[in-house]
Amino acid sequence: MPTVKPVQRSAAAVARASAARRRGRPRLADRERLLDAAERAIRRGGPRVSLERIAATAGVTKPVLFSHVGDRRALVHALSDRLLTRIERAARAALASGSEGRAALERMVAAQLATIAGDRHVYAFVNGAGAGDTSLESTLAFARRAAAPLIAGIADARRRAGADPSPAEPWGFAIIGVLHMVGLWWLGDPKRELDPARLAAQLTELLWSGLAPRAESLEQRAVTRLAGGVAVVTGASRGGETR
Amino acid sequence: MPTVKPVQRSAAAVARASAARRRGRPRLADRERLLDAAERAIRRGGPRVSLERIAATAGVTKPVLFSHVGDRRALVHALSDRLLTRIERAARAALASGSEGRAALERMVAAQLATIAGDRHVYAFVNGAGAGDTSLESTLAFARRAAAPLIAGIADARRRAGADPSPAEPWGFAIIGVLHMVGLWWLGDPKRELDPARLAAQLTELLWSGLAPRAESLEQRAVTRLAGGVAVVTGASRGGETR
DNA sequence: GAAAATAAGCTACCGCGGGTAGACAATGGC
DNA sequence: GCCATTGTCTACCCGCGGTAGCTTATTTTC
Repeated sequence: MPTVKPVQRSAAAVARASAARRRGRPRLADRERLLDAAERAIRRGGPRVSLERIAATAGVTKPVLFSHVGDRRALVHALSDRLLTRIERAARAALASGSEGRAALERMVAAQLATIAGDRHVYAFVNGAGAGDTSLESTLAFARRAAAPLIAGIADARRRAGADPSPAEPWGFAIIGVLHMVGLWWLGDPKRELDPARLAAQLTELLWSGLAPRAESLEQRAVTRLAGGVAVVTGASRGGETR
Repeated sequence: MPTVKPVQRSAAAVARASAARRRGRPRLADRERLLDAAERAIRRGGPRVSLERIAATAGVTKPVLFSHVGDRRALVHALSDRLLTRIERAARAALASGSEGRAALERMVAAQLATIAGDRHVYAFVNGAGAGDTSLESTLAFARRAAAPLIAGIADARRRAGADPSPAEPWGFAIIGVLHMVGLWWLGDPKRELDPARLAAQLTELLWSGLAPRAESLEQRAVTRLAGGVAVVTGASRGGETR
């Protein structure tokens, strides 16, 4: 029996390919080009395109895709990277025109939502629809990277304000969760073309001011308010059919 | 060669023998029983168990599972239903001891987190890891049903308070998004055994009071605070590796 | 009481997609 | 020009979701 098992080939091949790419014929199989093609294929065919189709869109075959990009996980990771860069760029652009407090938050939220909506299929691909068996892990990995700067910023700000910085981490994930879920819902119903600016304003209101009533004199009203929500929560959860 | 059965028979057949041999009645394979078994299998084998294993755990075979429960989508839907019921029950129990305003929110959040943590695998199964090609749709479907009562409650409360009820829908999804993502993060790192009560308190703080500074005299500090976050956001998004 | 009718279940199979191995072509070195 | 190296393609494997048709056990009817 073949005890000779030259494994590690994939890893080795990948490393070698990237190194020796310019040795043989540089072909159009550049990694960036493959990723471009992958995005095109995903935009065209939805987040569930097969790797074969992605490769075909790039004009190559599956093994080439594998040797240059790697696993499907690796593809998800790479596209995550690009999408995060794009989101970050959009956020930076939205904030370029000077910002303060709440307005800055709103611009950022709007920018992220717009980016998600613009790349909805890529976003879906990166967040698990393309990952198959590891969808939640993909979502979490993406969230980790998206939340990292938020966490750092919040912790820093709280430290400077003399507050306990420990909520920073859950808060960062919470904010990403808001964007994630609302984005999902927003672009889930195609007919619902809610104004992005309006949506951003609403989310900002929640994130900035919370559910609490605005003035402390309204404390009594607050109780009523939450009590209403709670009553419904504890009521029937059997909502309408989604199909 | 005679028709020898190269089997996984031993597992399936034995299980079947114990369960189905006394099927005096064909109704033995009750739907609820199959769903119970599915949950057991998921808890045992993670959210990515195959249908074959689920069926084996139930002591039946795939076609039986199909005929009684239906598609994998249908299975996800059915388990969603059960999990939502459980979450709702936990929330109700947590609120049974009288509640007001912020405290009620905190109890609810804690209850939901606890339920998610307790059924982490089932939660993951229902939220896409088990759905394969339609993971985000599963997540959205679950969120729709989880958010429905929140949305109704918030809209009602806002209407009674004379406020615009239109943010209710995005807010409901936002809250579910917070629970979803933070829950994912929380139980994603097994070693991070952050105190659930503490986590719930932190999330409640965010949801109730928002990111805004507490007193208006701190407005200047607020600017600084968000500016810090923004600076990091617009900085490098290349966080640490997740692997 | 026996045998047909019937209903449930099981084995065996299909299609499809991710991932890989080994043959094949093209390029650079000698 | 020939060989080694390297990148690429064809053909395949495997596992899983989903289904078809035979088998078996229960029920019904004379």
